[in-house]
Amino acid sequence: MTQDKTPQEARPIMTVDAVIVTIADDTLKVLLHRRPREPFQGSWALPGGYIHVNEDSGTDAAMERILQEKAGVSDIYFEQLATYSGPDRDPRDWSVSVAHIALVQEDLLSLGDDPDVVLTDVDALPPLAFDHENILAEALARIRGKGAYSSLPTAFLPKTFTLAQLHRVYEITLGETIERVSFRRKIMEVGMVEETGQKSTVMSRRPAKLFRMKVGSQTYVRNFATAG
Amino acid sequence: MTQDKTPQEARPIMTVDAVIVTIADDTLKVLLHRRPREPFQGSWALPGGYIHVNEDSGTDAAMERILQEKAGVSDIYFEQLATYSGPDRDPRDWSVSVAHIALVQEDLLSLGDDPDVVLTDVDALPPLAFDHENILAEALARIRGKGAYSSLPTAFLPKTFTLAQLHRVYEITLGETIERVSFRRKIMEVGMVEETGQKSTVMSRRPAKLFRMKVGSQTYVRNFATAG
DNA sequence: GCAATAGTGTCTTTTAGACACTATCTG
DNA sequence: CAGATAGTGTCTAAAAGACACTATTGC
Repeated sequence: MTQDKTPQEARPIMTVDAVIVTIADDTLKVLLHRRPREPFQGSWALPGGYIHVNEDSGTDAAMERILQEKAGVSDIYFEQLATYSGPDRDPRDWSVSVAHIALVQEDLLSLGDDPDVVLTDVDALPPLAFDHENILAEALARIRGKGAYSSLPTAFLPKTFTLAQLHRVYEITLGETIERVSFRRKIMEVGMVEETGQKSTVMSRRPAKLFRMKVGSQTYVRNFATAG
Repeated sequence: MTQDKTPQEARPIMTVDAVIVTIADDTLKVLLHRRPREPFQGSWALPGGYIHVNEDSGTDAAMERILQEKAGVSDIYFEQLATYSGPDRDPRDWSVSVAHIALVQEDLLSLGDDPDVVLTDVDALPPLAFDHENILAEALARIRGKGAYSSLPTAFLPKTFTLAQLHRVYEITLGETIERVSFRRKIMEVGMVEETGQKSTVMSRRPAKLFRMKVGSQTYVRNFATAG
C-alpha cells in the first residue's frame, strides 16, 4: 500500500482561504486581517489556514474552523469559489489553496476590537498578500454575477426581512438600481419567499410585512437586472 | 524557513480529475477509462493524475498533461469545476482532487483503439470509482446550467460553424428544444458571432453561412431556454 | 394633516414564441 | 422542378420598466 502513495516530499502545501463578505453602511465589505507572521508579515490578507488532515473531514470543515476563529461565526452560508495553485504563490513551497466565499449578515460577525481584523469596502482595497487580490476580484465577480439570477444575496439578510430590505440587498450586491415594482412582482411570482404573518417594527412610518425564504422551493430567478 | 512549512506527513494527496465531454451521435458523451491498478482496479473512472510539483506550474498544467495523455488533445477549452476532499474518498490517504470540465469537438479526440478508454452516453453511466459519480453529476449540472446563459456550448464546435450547428449544440447541451427563429434572432442580436464570408459545403441542399465566435466580445447571453 | 415608506394598477416597451413564407442549393 | 435546408417577416404572448396612485403608520 505504501508504494501507492505519492512520495511525501512531492506533496504541496494545502490551505483554505475565506472571502467573508457582508453588507455594512449600505456597501459590500470584506473581512481582511493583517498577517502577524512571515510570509507577508504586516500585509493585509484574506483569512485562511492549513487543512488539518487529522481532524478535518474536508475543506468545508477547514472553512468552518476559519470562520469561527477569524470571524466568530458558525452556520453561515459559504460556497467554494475556486482553487489556486502553483510554485510561486506562496514563497514557502508549491501550494494549493481552496478559496471560498462566505456571505453573512453583519450582526452575526464577532470581530472583537483587534485593529488587525477589519471590514473593508470592496471598492477601496489595500494591496493584499499572496495572490489574494486576484482571488478577491474573482469572488466579487462571482457574487455580482450570481446575484443577478439566484437567491444568493438573501444570505446577507436575517431569517425574516421586508421586501424593501431584500430589494436594497440586491441593489447593493449587483451595484445598480433595480426598478421597485418589477422587483417586487418578480420576487412574488417566482415564489422565492413567503409571508411570516408578522410586520416590521419601525417608528414613524407604515410597517411592512415580514417574509422568510421558502424552503425547498425555487431558488432560481432570472432578470433581476439586465446584464449588458 | 523550514519551520514555516507544514510537516510533510500532514499533507494530503493532491490530484486533478478531468470530466472530458463531447457531442457524438447527437448526444453528450463523457470520456471514461477502466482503472488498470488499485485502488478500484477494473472500475470505470474519470481520467486523472497526480500533480507533479517539480514540473507543473499549477493545476491547469496538470490538466493539460492529462488531456494529452488520456485523450490525445491539447489547446481545448476547460475550466475548474470544484475541489473534492476528505479522508475517505481515496483509500490510500486523505486526498484532494481539483476536478475540471473540458469540452471538446469529437474530431479532435485521439482515443486509439484501447477498449479501456471509451466515450459513454451521459445518460447511461456505469458505476464509477472514488466519488466520481458525484463529480460527474455536478459537472453535468454545471454544463446544462451554464449553457443556458453563456457561450459555453460553442466549445463543442469547430472554429467555424453554421447557425444550424450552433442551434443543435445548444439543444443537445440543454437537453430541450429551442425555437429556431428566436434562437437565431438572439444569437445575432447579442453579437456573439460574426460571418466568415464563407459557406458550408453540403450536398443536396442550400449551403449556409459560416460563422466564427467574435473575439473579445459579448460572451453573455440570456434566455436561450427558460429555466423553471 | 404631514412625512415617510408600503403596497397596487396599469400603460408602454421589450423580448420570446409561433409559424408561414421566401430563397438557394443539388440531383 | 422536387426535395431539403437556409433564412426572413410578422403576429401574438409574456415579461420588464415607468410611473402615478392609494394605504398605513407615528407624530
